[in-house]
Amino acid sequence: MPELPEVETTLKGISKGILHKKIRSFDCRDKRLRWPIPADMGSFLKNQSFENAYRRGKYIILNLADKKGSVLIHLGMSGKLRISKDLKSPVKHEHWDINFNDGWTLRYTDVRKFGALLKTKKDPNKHVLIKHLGPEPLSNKFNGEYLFAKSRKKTLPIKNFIMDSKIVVGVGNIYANEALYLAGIRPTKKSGLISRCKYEELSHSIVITLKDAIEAGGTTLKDYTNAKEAPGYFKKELKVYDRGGENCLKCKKILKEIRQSNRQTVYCTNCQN
DNA sequence: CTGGTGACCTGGCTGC
DNA sequence: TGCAGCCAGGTCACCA
Repeated sequence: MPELPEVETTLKGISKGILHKKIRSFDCRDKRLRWPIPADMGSFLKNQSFENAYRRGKYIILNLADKKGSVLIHLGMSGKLRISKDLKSPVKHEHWDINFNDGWTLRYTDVRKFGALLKTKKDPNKHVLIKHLGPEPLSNKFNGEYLFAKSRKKTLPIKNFIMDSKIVVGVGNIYANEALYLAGIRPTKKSGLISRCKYEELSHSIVITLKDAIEAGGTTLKDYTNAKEAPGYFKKELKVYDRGGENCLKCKKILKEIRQSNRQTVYCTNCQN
């Protein structure tokens, strides 16, 4: 489900409802996510409050006030967060709640359980899952020159390269397909053989694709919804993803669908070289 | 180090 | 209708 734009949209949706409020309790109904939810998460959170919330890659990081530690949330493939003051009693797949003193609840739902809820007392940016992440694509550390330098002598396909979170965070399968189409680069091309000039185009394409998707509230393919349970509207903007066998919007040729690393790749054999 | 594959988990859809 | 097989927005552990 969630790539950078969906995580960003989720974060915007929950921030106001969770910050600067005393945490009354934590309810865990199933701790078996990607990693087990720590057994002492309840005591870690109780009577604390979240001072600020931000996104790093596809992680949502919530810092407790008075440097009491941080919470890391990852949505995996099917995770959803929502915030409400009148939630119904939890049903299947609604694995945990953080309850605030004012009656609002942050609830996590995740059918496939690839997501995570972790805690740390250290600087969260030094957490083992965070510290090796590459630059944010919407920061000034990310540009064509950076991608060009990182890719020298690499043989892996460009699509795998830009989906590697050590290279750049937040680019998942949908936006990798879209950005490569926009840049006119064939997803199978070896990353080490792409010119500096083409990387300049690609970095712009990634930024534009992500920004447009954030503006549209993310992409809802099947069941992504934001913190208020509304879908994202970027699906109608998708040019190639999920369109294998249909016509290229530029040249009308049939879009080719292949698999790379067991993930769907769609591209135009005419427009992408 | 690098790149490729399997694993985790559940449900929806397709086709026999 | 039943059921096997495949697919899905991620990414880590492990292997050659």
